Amino acid sequence: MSPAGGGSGAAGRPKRPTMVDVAREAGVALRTVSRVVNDDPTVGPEYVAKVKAAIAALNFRPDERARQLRTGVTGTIGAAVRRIAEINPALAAIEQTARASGLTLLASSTDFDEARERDILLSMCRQRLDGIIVEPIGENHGYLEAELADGMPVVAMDRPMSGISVDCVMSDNAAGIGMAFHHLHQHGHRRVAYIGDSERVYSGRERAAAFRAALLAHGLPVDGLVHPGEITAERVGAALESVLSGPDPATALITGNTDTTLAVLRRLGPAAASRLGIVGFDEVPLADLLQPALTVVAQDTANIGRTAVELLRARIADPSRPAQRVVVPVAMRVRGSGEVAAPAASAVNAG
Amino acid sequence: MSPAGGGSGAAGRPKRPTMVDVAREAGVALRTVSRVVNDDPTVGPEYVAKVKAAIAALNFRPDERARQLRTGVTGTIGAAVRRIAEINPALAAIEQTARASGLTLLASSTDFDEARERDILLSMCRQRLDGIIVEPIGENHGYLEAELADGMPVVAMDRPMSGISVDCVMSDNAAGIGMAFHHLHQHGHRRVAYIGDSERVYSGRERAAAFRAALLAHGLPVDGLVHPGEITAERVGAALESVLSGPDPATALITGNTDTTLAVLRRLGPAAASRLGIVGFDEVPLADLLQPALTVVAQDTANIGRTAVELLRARIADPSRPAQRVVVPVAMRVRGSGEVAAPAASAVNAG
DNA sequence: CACCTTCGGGATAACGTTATCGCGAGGATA
DNA sequence: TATCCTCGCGATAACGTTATCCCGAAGGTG
Repeated sequence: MSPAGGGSGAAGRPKRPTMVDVAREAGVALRTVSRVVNDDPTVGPEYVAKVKAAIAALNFRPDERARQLRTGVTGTIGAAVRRIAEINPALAAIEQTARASGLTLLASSTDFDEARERDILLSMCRQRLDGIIVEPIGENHGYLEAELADGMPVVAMDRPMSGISVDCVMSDNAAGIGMAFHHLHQHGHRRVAYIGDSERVYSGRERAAAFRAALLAHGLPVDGLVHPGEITAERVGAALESVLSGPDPATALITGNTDTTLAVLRRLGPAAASRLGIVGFDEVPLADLLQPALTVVAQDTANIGRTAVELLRARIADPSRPAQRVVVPVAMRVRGSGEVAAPAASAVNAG
Repeated sequence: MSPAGGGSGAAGRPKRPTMVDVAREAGVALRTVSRVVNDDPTVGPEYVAKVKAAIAALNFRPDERARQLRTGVTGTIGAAVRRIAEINPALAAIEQTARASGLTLLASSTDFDEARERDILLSMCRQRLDGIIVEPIGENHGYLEAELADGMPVVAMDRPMSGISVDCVMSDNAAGIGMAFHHLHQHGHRRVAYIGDSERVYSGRERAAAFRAALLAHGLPVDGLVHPGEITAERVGAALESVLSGPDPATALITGNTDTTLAVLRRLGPAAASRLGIVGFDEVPLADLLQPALTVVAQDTANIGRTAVELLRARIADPSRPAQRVVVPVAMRVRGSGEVAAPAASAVNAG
């Protein structure tokens, strides 16, 4: 049995030097080492030199965990998003803004799974992160109540959280759907259909509702044109079938999110797609390379991510401030697919 | 001055209960609380009940940081990749594999920036993560030597690290380029050009070299067909110009990575692109929706990510094992763009 | 009945930092 | 020259856990 960390054998980590070792090596007090490490200006130059020499000699690097335990802050914020490792400009903006603020980012994928979301959020709380940004998935976040009461800062992104009151930043879904509809209407379309996410999801609910409102506002019938639901090839295919067949088929589509847009494009194929007016809600990768290039309502994702971090920082600074909701405007990106004119018959029909 | 954490005022965090508080509440010793929290079976049922009641009453949740400091392990591995928040199946696989192993993942973007990479890696070392996976960017990682000596496990992904000896998992670049070339050659192409990443980058070097080797192996001239360099619209455009003009223009292209592929497609436009044989190295999002759909040499990114975690876990378990290099096979994904036949003249020319 | 083992629980010392004191030396002031 | 600061450093107590002892009460055995 070697006393401590002999290099040989199995799991013998070499045992790193600590501030105590540095202090002994430098012949100063432990506290002085700490001061030097933290650039405390009240240390005499000769002491600084001695300590720095000892640090270099022993190859000492401070243990961030101990510092965090002692000071109470981790300098780290968590982000629980649906998927890291997929295009997510909001997450990119979060990372960048966090870095600019001197914060480390701990990002995890909830994978659209409510149980995973819960695990991740509670794990982040156990780690005493300085704050958490979450794209909520579940429909009940009451389990966070105790953490909120203990002062854990939480900000919701993309949709509000249910059961608890936290800051929230999200896109102007209603305005976006309205813009998309108006755009297609201007190009002569009177039969416009909506296919999107399930109304069990908050944003799906908002967007479907906004679409119905747009139809009503233009004095158009709603019959069979609104298709929220699961985003599977089958469901989307069935919705397309329903919408494009019959005596008065739709001449244009609004797709409620990226996955729906892609499912629709894959199902239609290039030829059919090019004959319809199509506006997607949310950006699609390579939208410019498709034929026709895809017109979308783009969310200001960078703004959303940045705002999320700022809301979080504000709450960290003042945990008692009232919860706030920020709505971020959206913008049309006109690329071609939304400007396909309605067939004359249909346009005349309702003109 | 409130004594400690009064709820009113500015930064007054409510002060969470600790194990000591739970012990007092339950009327047991601190150690017993710890045992209950860690499901130690040697605790009598009535004590378990008392402690659990106290935990519930005080709403106690253990501080993971303190546990980490005491036990020495963080249960967290770091991943320094080029971009989180962009499509990265390897990172997705890392996250999934890590989770399956009970490890938390801390992912950060190096953003192709050597200085940032260094900051991130050293920060991860300061946090005493259990291990680090890195897609190396810089050309000199000597600054990690001390950490490696102190037993910090590191695994390189996609390319080896320079200056230090660590485990590495990467794609079979040479075979992939060979396959791409062979594929185009089979479809009659004798003038095949390569446009790819700079040879300052390891993978760029390997792929350009493999392409030259393929030309030589087929007895074809190399003159002006190999274009490694920065991936900018200008540079790629110039390379295309050079390759497609002149008396004997290329009839097919191999693009050395995703960004190059996209730059080439954007520059060519759909009409010109559809007349060339094109095989991309590495997958492209929505490759199936392009026209023609894009044929690529796909890396087995899921395998790479999984292997990276496994190598890391093996090294954590046995820090003294010799460094290992794993090469992962690649595969053609035939979709159309690579099967455009060479124009008759050119095919006959060299037949 | 004495003794040895086992079992369940409690004091207490770590883990590696930072924060709170206090103290001695030096210069400024009366 | 005595006194009062100020400055610079050191001893020591936290931070919230887990790990190492140790000890008292059972229970079994000679």
